[in-house]
Amino acid sequence: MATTQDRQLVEQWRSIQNSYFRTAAAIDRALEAKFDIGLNEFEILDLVAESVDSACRMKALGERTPMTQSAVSKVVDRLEKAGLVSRVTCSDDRRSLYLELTEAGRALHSDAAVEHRALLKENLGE
Amino acid sequence: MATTQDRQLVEQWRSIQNSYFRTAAAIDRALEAKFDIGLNEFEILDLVAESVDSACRMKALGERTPMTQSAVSKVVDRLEKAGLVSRVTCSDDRRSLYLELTEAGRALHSDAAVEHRALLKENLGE
DNA sequence: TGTCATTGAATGACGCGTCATATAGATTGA
DNA sequence: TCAATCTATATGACGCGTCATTCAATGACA
Repeated sequence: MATTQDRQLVEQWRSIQNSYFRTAAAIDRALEAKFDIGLNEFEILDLVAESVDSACRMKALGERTPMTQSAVSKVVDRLEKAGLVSRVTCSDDRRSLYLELTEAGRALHSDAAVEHRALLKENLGE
Repeated sequence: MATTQDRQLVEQWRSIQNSYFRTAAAIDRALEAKFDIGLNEFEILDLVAESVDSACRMKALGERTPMTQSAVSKVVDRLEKAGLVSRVTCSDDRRSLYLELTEAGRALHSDAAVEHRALLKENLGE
């Protein structure tokens, strides 16, 4: 039985989907075109950039993002290959790694962030 | 320069992401476990189920979903392979196809829809 | 200290979505 | 009516995320 509430839920859900997909696609294309990195790469860069302490972070990153641990690992692979980030082993727990932005990483991030915020504004803040 | 508005935008965006991912993952797992279809399969099934007219629909479907045309095509492949849907060529335009639920498709949809709505309610309607 | 369980991260196989194309049918206009 | 163009769908190569597993380091407890 399709209740009115059901229909409202489905509507709400589709609206979230559209909002999410449209925005994500827009940002992804723009970042890809201008900076040659995808949305997930940027999001990790953004998280690293906003971390102040140099605590062991790979793990922490996974908690701040809906990405899987293995997804994070692969995104970081790409970022590292692109020379934007480097993995540094933790001295107090040698299983752990923390991430540092390279010069290039910091530079790219600050440019890309402008683009990112602008597109968020455009897509979310109507 | 990270303005307050920027931070708010990023917060809003992360909140949308979480809402979307958490909900999508929950529904996907549940449908996969109980009905052996993924979320996108269900969404197409749902769209087909809610179409009343028998207009040529493959095309129309693509307009109601953030999925790509080719994604829709492949989702329909799987649905068809699973015997839940069948492609029927349009008599008035033989490039077009419309979709029909099979008996199995209709049955599965009505069960799965209950689950789907329940999970939406649980995840969206707090 | 030695064993056993646990934890942080990496890896390979796999599925799915995307992009660029292909194909077949429709439409337009001379 | 015949090209040229456009439109609806399908397909193959490819990239990325996920799952399950692996590996190394740590912790717990006897």
